[in-house]
Amino acid sequence: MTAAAPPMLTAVLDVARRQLGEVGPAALSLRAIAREVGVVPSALYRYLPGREAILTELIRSGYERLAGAVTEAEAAVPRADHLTRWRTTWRATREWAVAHPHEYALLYGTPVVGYRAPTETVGPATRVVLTLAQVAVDAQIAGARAPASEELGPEVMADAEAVRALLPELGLAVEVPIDPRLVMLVIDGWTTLFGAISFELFGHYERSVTARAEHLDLLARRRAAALGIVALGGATGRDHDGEAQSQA
Amino acid sequence: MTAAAPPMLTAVLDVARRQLGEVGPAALSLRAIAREVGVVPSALYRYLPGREAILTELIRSGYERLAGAVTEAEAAVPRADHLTRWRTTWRATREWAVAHPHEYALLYGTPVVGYRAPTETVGPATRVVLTLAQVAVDAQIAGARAPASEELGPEVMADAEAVRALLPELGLAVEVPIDPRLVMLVIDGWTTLFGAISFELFGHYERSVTARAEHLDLLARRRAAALGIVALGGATGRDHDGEAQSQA
DNA sequence: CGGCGTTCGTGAACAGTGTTCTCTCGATGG
DNA sequence: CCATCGAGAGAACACTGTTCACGAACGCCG
Repeated sequence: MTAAAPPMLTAVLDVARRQLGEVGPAALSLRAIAREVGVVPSALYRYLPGREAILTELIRSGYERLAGAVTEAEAAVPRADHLTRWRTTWRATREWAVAHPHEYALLYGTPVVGYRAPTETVGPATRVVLTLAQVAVDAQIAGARAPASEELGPEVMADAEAVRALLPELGLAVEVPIDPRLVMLVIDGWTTLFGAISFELFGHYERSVTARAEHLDLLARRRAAALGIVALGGATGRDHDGEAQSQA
Repeated sequence: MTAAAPPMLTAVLDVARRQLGEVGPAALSLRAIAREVGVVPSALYRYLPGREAILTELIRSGYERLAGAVTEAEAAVPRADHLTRWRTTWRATREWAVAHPHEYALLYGTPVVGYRAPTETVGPATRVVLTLAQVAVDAQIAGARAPASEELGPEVMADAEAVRALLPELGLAVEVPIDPRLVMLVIDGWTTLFGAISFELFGHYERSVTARAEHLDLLARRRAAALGIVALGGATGRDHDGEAQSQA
């Protein structure tokens, strides 16, 4: 967003991200960053208001790096293969997290900057769930329907309506009315995805789930089934009505 | 586990837990604790090997406090009402987390002690998921069956078998052979529960889910449905889907 | 060319942290 | 009554983030 990033600032942030990957968010030291850049600590205050600003910037760019890796993987899947797009999104998210555990922890672990996400990080933060939503909407356009009928409570329904109204301005391609249940099922999947990755990286699966990739794919297929997202070509999934959707 | 806890040690830990609730895990200061106890910092090293030991002990007791609140709430529900037991476990877990956000963050946020759970904390950490498992097993004994048939991959199947073999020694009352799918569905629910709470407390629901309690109950009912846990007496609750399961 | 002003980086300082070490009390046991 | 030993004090070390005064180098403009 800055007109032209000063080379010093980019050098600082590059070093900061490297050190973040080694020591983790809590141990990230402004003085250590300054040392590696080859400058005295106070010099950094020409470019940054403080340590928190470094973390905030790492959070913002972290969301974008994650979203970049995920959308790149998802974009490589044929558009009509909604189940593979869905599962690929899950798999790519986990693979990025496993490859960058400290960066993931900075994004989805305990908040470090004032226990409130800075406003400049909310935009990039939504891109993964938007990818999930796009797949779900595309599948719905292609004829997918959530198999189970469930009723949403009034407050949850209001949330779903509010989110639905927000979707177009977030860049979601919508050509069909969106069921509020669809919104809540996508949020369900989003929650499950990051819940499972956090459990894996934070050690809670240590004595139970060891086949992490396969397990996450199991969860992905379950949430896909709830959305009515079935395998391409019809009857591979467990779905009852064998109506295969048309595709380009 | 200590024979008799020295009064000084308990005083330190009490103060530490209080300060944890105010400033959070990252800002928990050994010197501040010593100040409030009325002693010089180095005096604490008579009783503790260092700051990490305080955090480890707070983690251990935190798991027990959470499990205590949850099992107390769950124990107040009639044994045969499996759905209410299940939903109550979810609700009580969230309510404890919301009431003690910093303590929750210490347990389920970014690991602070060496990125590996100390072995003395794994016991208490399993009690919530064991409660969920007990409800699921009781429901299965009463006739509940998971509606959807899904195939588990070989590695996930091996995990499920290993966990199943571990259950009896963890104190789970099992009188019936346990389906490996049941194991993985309980882990699914466990993951969803803490994923949703972490998302709420860590700010990721900020612009989407505002009806937190109702939303968590929606997730609880979805995971219960996957386990075949239905409302007592059939058609009670908002579930009007016909075919009630038989129950003792 | 000469001075000016702005920018950038330095270095010292302050308050705070976790941890280690030495020392001195004071109570307790023989 | 004296010796022992543990509890706590206090100083010190190596860090941390942050602030501030200073000085040197640079481009700009008359």
